[in-house]
Parts: sequence; C-alpha cells; structure tokens
Amino acid sequence: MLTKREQIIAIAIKMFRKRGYVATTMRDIAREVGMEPASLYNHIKSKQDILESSLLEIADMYTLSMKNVTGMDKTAYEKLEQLIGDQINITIQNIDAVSLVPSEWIHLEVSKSKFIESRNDYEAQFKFLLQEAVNKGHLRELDIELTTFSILSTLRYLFSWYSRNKDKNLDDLHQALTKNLLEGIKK
Amino acid sequence: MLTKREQIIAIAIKMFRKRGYVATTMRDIAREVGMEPASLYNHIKSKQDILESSLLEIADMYTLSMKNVTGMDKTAYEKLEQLIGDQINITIQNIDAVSLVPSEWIHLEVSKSKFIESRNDYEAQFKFLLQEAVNKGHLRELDIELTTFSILSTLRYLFSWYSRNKDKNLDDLHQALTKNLLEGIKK
DNA sequence: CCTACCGATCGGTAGG
DNA sequence: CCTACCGATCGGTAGG
Repeated sequence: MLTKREQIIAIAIKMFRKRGYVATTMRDIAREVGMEPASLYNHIKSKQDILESSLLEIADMYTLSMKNVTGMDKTAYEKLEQLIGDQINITIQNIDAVSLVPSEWIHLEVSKSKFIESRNDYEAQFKFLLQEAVNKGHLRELDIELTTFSILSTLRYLFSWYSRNKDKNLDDLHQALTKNLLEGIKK
Repeated sequence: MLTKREQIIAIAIKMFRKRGYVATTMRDIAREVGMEPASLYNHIKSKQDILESSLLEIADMYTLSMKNVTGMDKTAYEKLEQLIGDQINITIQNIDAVSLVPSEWIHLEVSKSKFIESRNDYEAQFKFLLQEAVNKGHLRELDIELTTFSILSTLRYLFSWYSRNKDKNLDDLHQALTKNLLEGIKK
C-alpha cells in the first residue's frame, strides 16, 4: 500500500512527464488525485518538494548501483555489464521518475548542485571503468570521453524506447543492449 | 546582420535552453533584448511563435538532410555516415535550438503533431537505411530497432557533449563519432 | 481535508 | 517602441 504522499507523487510525476514540471499546476495534480489543491499540502511541503524527492531518489539509486558494482569481485568489463543491467532495472521500475532526469533537473532549486554532483560522480566512475577495461585488454583503444557519452546517452533515453516497446523480455533487453553498447567496442 | 526578430529569437532560445520554455517569461526575454515586454510583439506573434519557428526550422533541416542523402548515389552505409555528419553540423551550427528538441517539443501547440510526424519520418528512413546496410552485408545482423534508437539517442544528446567539448575539431569529431556508432556494428 | 482567499506574476492588448 | 493596463492563473496560507 502506498501512503497518500506516495500516491500524490506518483500521479504528479506522471503529469510532469507529460506536460513538464513548470506547466503542471498544483490544481492539475489535485484534480487527478481527487482532492482540493490546498489539501495536497497536508502531504507534501511544496511543488518543488515533489520534484526534489523524485529526482534525488533516482540519483540515489544510480549512486547505490555504482557503489555496489565497483565493490564486486569482477573485471571492469563485467562491472560495465552489471551497470547497464542496473540502469535497465532502475528505468523500468521507475519509468516516470527516470523520464524526468534528462530534462527537469534544471528546475531543481536548493538540491540542484547536489544532483549535478551526483551525476558527475557517476560519469567519472563510469569513465574510469571504461579506461580500466581498455587497459586490461578487454576493450579496444577508444575515445573514452566519447564512448562514455554515447553509452550513457542511450541509457538515459531508454525510458522513451521502453515506453514504446513494453513487450520486451527483460533478459533479452539486457543482452541486446549490452551487446549493442559493449560488443562493438570489444577487443 | 540579423533582423530584430532573429535577434529576439536567438536570445529567447538561449534562455529556453537554460530555464525551459515555460519558466522563461516574456519579461525575461524583453530585459535581455533591451526593450519593454510589449514591444516584443512588434516582431513576434507570441511566445509560442518563438518556440514553433525554432523547432520547425530544426525539423526542416533534418528532413532536408534526409532528403538530400537518400537521393545520393552511395551505399546505405555511406548514407548513414553522411547523415551522422549532417547531424553534427546541424547541432554545432544551431546548438541552442537543437538543445530544445529533446525536451521542449512537448510545449508545441498547433504544430506539435507536425513536429512528431517529421521526427517519426526521419526515424523510419534511418531504420530503413540501417536494414539496407545489413542486407547488403555492410553491417552485421543486429537489432534494427535498438540500434536505431541507440545511434539517434547519442546524436540527439550531442549538443550537451559538444557544449563541454567545444575545442574538438569538426572532422575529428565526425570520424570519431562515425567510428563509435558504426564501426562496432560493421561486418 | 475543505472553504476562502492572497499577493505575485503571467501572456498579451489598446492606444498612441 | 513605450505607457498603462487587463483578465486569468499561479503556489501557497489561514483557519477551522
């Protein structure tokens, strides 16, 4: 069972996804939830509170995934595979919140810098693993910057692809995506 | 020399990029342009007019590129290379407007369906070329849907990468990106 | 959780 | 290109 707060947030992020954060009003959300606008404030602090908690929750999932994976007894290449798998899972299980990540983070207020920092950390560690996989001879010599950017762009947009291809089996998707993103750069 | 209208639009899309379309007010734009808000309306019809003309202009560039390239006497693989090159050029020469494409098209009003249609056409033709390159034996057997999605995701986000790597030589970038996106799937 | 409401701000127009 | 302004709507609060 979801708390009322969780219900409100779930509905709100669905609307943020469709219309954008700024264009979605508290009145819109209230109507969809089925209460008066003023009543929302018994469950959430502000409109910003909804965006902030949604985006930071996703950021924390990515951070946790990275922390888990880097601590594993695996090769860098296997860690990259695992990270891709984690991103697929996070995306599918939080599709609406994840869809806000590329575009709506600009509307974060006090937590904006924290969010950016978290994203930069993730990218830096991803880049490090890619370099390590090259050094170990598992990936061929490549432009680390550009390859990181390319892989993360695909994963960042996965939500939109998955929304149009919900039928895909999860294991197939993981395998297809890993192959697509990593196979081509294997040594 | 830019017309006043072009100057206003250039400033406006820069602000749309930074704060988003909805959160940018006509007063914000007027201040930056250096006139009173009401005066803007001597050059543009409405706030929506700015967004619409910017996004449709970019959409037309993509459409034109696709039309040009498909008419060339080249293999499907070479056409894909050319399309990637065109996208790089369009991105670099219109970096602010291009940055609006992934996120701000949702705020289009009357022209939204036209915009979506244009994007779908482009994707369909890209997919077709990818399939043709596979059939001709220039690319290995691959998931056409997923590969199209992956390549176009990277290109769609190129503006953000380029903004942080403005020093890159254009030819180098084209070569690096083509290699990154196509080399891995070559037969 | 609702009624009632507030100050601020929005896109845009009239008229010169 | 500006002054003056309008109706609509916003996020949020007071008080019960």
